[in-house]
Amino acid sequence: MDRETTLSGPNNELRQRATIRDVAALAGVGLKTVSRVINGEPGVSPELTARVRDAADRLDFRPNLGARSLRRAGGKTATIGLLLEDVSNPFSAAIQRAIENVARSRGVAVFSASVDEDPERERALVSAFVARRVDGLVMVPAGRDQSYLLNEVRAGLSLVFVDRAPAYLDGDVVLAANQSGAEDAVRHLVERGHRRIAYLGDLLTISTARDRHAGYEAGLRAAGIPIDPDLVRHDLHDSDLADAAAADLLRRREPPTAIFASQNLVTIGAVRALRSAGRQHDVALVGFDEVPLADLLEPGLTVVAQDVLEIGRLAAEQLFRRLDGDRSPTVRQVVPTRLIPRGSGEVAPGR
Amino acid sequence: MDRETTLSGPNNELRQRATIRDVAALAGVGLKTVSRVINGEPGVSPELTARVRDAADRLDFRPNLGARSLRRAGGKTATIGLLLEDVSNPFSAAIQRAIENVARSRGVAVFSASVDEDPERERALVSAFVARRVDGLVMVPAGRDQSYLLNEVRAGLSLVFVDRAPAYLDGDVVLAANQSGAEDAVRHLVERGHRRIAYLGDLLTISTARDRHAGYEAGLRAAGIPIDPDLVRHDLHDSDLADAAAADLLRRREPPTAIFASQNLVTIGAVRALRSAGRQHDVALVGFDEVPLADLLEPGLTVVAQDVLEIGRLAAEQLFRRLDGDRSPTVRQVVPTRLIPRGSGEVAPGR
DNA sequence: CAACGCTTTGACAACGTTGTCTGCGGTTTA
DNA sequence: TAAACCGCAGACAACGTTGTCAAAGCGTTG
Repeated sequence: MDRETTLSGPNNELRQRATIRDVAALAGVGLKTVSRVINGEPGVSPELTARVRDAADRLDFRPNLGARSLRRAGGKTATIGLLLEDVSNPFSAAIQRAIENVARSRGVAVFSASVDEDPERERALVSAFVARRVDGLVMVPAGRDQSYLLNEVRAGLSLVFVDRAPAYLDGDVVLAANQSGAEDAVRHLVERGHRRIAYLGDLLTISTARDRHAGYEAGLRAAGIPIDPDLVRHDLHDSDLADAAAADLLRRREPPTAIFASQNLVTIGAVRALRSAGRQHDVALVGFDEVPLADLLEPGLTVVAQDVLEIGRLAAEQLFRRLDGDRSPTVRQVVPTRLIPRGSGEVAPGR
Repeated sequence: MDRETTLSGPNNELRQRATIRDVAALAGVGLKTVSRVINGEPGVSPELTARVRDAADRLDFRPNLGARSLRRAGGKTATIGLLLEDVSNPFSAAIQRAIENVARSRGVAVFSASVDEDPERERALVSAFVARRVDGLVMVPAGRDQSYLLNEVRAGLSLVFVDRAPAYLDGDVVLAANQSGAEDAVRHLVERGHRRIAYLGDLLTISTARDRHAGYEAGLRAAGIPIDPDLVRHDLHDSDLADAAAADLLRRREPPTAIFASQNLVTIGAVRALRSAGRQHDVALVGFDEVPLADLLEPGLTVVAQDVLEIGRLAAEQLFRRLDGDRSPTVRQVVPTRLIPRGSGEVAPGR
C-alpha cells in the first residue's frame, strides 16, 4: 500500500484555511446560509443544506471558534483554565484528569498550567488565561491573597478552588477533610499505643498544610498528649527536605515512635529516612494522601487517602453549574478521607 | 484586617469587560493610540502614553487575544495543544510538564487532553484544537493512521509526535531508543545467566510496544537463544492484565527465570504477580520506563529508564522551531535510555 | 384582487483588535 | 518661499463569524 504522505512533497503549498466565505462562494449561497447550516439552525431548504455541506467538506472547512465567540452573545469560548501546583505530580495529574472528564462531556477544552507555589506565577497565569477569555478557572491557590480575582469575577469569570481555600475572597471550594483526616491518622497511632508522634509538614503558606497540622494537634489534644514542638517540622516541600528532617528526628535522644507525614512527597521522604536508618519496622508511619505503589513497600504504607478524582469531579461540576448560570451563595464541599492500613501505621511502639 | 471580599455583596453587578474602545474614551484618545500603547509600538507621545496606561489600569483592561489573533497577520494564537495517552499517568504527566516549561518561556498557553488510545477520540481532539486555532500540536498518536492530519498541516498547523512515530504521515518525531533499550534489558539478563526470559508487552497497536518487542527478539537472537512464543504475552494494557499474565507464566511447568516488562503499568503488574507468588527474589525482572518508588521496593526494581523530560523538551523545541518558520525536512530524534540496576534485574537464575 | 402571513434567503452591522493610510502641525531642505 | 519631510494621531477597513432585519416568493384569506 502506498498511502504514505509526505509533507515535503509537491502538494505542499500552504493554502489558507477555508472560511465561511469560501464555502458560501463554492456553494453559491449567502454567508448566513452557511452559518445556519453549520450551526444546525432550522429554515434552510434540504437542497441548499446539502450543497453547503458538500462545499464545506470539499474545502475541509473548520469553523473558527475564536471568531465565533467574539461575535456570539455572552462570548463564551468553551474553554476553561486549570491552575495546578505541578501537572507532573500525581495529585495534580489526577485532579486534571477528573476535570478533563467532565469538560470533555461538554465539549469544553482545558488549558492547564503549573503554578509551582509561586504567587507571581499564579497571577501571571490567571492573566494569560483571562486574556484568552476562558469561561472559567479551576485553581489550587498558591498565593496568600486571592482578592485580586474579584475584578475578574465581576467581569464574568467563573471560579472554583480545589484542594485549598482562597484567602480574602469568597469563592466555591472543594477540598479533602484535611483536619479530620489528620486527626484520624493521629488517633490511629494513639490507639496502637504511640505517644511520641512526630509531625512532618509542607510549607506553612499552604492552607492544606495548616489544616492538617491543626488536625494533628487536635488528635493529640483529644488523647491528652501534650504537644512537643521538637517533634514538629514544617516547610518540607520536597522529599529530600522531608528525608533530612525525618533522619534528624530519628537521631534524637528520644526519637518519636511514630511519624505522621502530612503530604505525598513528605511521606516518601520519611519512608526513605526510615529505610536508611533501618527503622521501618520499628517506627510507625502514616502518610496523608496516597502514594503510588504504597501497597508494594515493606511494610505496606498506611495512608489517609483522599478521593482525588472525586475532588476534581466535584470541582468541575461546580464550575459548570456556575457557568450554567447558578448564582447561589458560594459552597464549600468537603470530601471525606479514608484511612487505609497497610502495615506501616500498625507498627507498635518499640522497646 | 478587613480585606475579605465577598462575591455576593452589593458591588456584584457584572459589568462588561472593558475594551480598547472604553479605554480610548476614558483617555480621550483614538482607538489606534490605545492599541499602540498596549503593544509598545513607538510613536506615541509620553503624555498620551501615560493617559492611556492610566485609563487601562483604571478599567482593568485586558486585551482580548482571540480578537487580536483574528486580526493580526498569520493569525497566531500563542496556544498549542497536547494530546497525551492519559494526563494522569506519570509518563504523560512528565511530558506535559516538560512541554509546559518550554511553552511558558514563550508566553504560549497549552491545551492538554487524554486520548486513551482511542483513534476516534484522537481525531475529535485534533478537531477541537484546530477549531480553536492552536498554532501547533504535540501528540502521542493513538490511531493506526495519521494521514488525516495532512490537510491540517497544509493549512499551516505545526505538528510534532512524541513517544511514537506517526503512520502514513511524515512528521517530526521524538522518541526513546525503544529497540536498543529493550535489547539492553535482555542482554543484562542474559549476562547474568538467564535463558528463559519472558516478554510482557503492551498493545501491539502501539508502535513503541512493537519496537520494544523487536528489541527483545534481537537481544535473544544476539545471545543465540531461540524465541519461545509461550514466553511472550502481548496486549497487556493495564497492570491487572499484566499481573494475570505474569502469574500465569509463573504457574507453567517450565516458568521463566526472568521477565522483561515493556512498560510502566506492565512492570507494576509483574511486581505484583511476583510478590503474590513469593518469587520476587527468585525471578529476575527488568522493566522499561521508570516506576515511582522503584528504589524502595524489595528487591529494588531494575529498569531501563527513559529521559522523559528530555523527550518532552526536545519535542517542544522542535515544535517551536517549526512555528518559527523552519521548513527543513522532518527529523527523527532518538533519546538514549539508561539501564538502572537496583536488584530485581540482578537476580540469578534459580535452583 | 388587495392584504396578509409564512418560509426561505441574504445584506449588513457588529464583536475587539490591528494594518493601512491619511491628516495635521511643525521643521528642515532646495 | 515652496517643497519635502518628520512625528504624531486617528479614521477606516478588515479578520471570521453570527444577530438583526428586510426582501422575495408564494399561498391563503376576506
